[in-house]
Amino acid sequence: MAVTRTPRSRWIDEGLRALAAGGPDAVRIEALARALGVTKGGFYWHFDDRGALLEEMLDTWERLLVDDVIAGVESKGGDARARLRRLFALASSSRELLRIDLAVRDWARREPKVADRLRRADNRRLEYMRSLFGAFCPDEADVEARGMIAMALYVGSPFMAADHGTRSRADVLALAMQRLLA
Amino acid sequence: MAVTRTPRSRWIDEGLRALAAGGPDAVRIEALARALGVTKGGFYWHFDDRGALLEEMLDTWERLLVDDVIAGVESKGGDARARLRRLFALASSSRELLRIDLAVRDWARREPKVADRLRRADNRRLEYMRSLFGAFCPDEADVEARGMIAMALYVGSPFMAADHGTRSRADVLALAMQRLLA
DNA sequence: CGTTGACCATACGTCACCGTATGGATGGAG
DNA sequence: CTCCATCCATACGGTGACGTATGGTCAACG
Repeated sequence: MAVTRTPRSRWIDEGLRALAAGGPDAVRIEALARALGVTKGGFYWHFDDRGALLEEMLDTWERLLVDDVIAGVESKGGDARARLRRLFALASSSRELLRIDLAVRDWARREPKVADRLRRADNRRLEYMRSLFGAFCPDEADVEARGMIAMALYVGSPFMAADHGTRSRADVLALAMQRLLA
Repeated sequence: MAVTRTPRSRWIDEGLRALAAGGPDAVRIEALARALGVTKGGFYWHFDDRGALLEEMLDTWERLLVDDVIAGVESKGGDARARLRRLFALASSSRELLRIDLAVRDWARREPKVADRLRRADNRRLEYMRSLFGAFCPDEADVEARGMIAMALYVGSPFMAADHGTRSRADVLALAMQRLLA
């Protein structure tokens, strides 16, 4: 077995970086090759075509942004509120991961196949949040509203450009979070 | 004065349609020309280049999505809660306008000049919401949190793909809205 | 009825990208 | 030392987009 110089994973990582920075249209294999310091020669050895790379990028996205996050929250204990706080902290921890998630969301608005994947992923995330809010929220409709608000804050706030006077965005998010955990 | 067959405004409208459907990369003047049933010959009579069209599209976006919406809410009277309800209803009324707004938001994530415009627009919208929430919310921090949540719901929910069991997305949004007006 | 202003068609050169083909290079296994 | 799996460089043909150049067309105006 020869040494892998530029294995599949490096193409996928670089593809996710390009996706985060410029959306799916920015995932151009000749540009990725330049970024990796090679030519596209090797790309077509690993992947059938550009679409195959995009598919594997989505696999990686789901693993990083859903499986790993939930596992990370569950790994340490704590009650439901503590887990929710950790979920929010973890979900916003990596700027780069967040940008990937946002790019996938916008992508899903135009590509039905991506929308299907996002639906599966979001249903898993929301179901997890329901289980946490349900632990201290008796009213089922209230649980649903809180889950919706929590997710909308996570998804929506990076798409907002408003200022908040003396407060930082993080301050205001903390205020909103406080309302949700009351 | 000759009759205008395909005036500037038709290019701008078609450009906004393309933007809503596929993001700024989908605003290609040859494609717009095909959609309008002409060739790109006339485009370069109206506009210097593609960038000039994008600029004017952003002007139109701000007028439609900020000025017109606020004016529409203010035109009829009512107390602050009624206006907030009307603001939410109006902001979600047109599928097409909403899609344009979302596309601009994603665009702003990569283009600093677009981000500046979005910041101005979002500050105007949030300031307007502050004035409405402030009418029945004494605590200033609470006003800020509610404004943040309201805007995140508007911006974030179209980027979410989760299901809500027997409830529709509109049902859950109404539940969340109810919490905000309490 | 001729001119002019507003718009359109066509052809062109350039560029970036896709996917293919083909011939290396390189390092570990045997 | 040889072979083979793995990866890379290069060249190619094709496509679609940008912006330019140039010559129509057609209604309105005087």
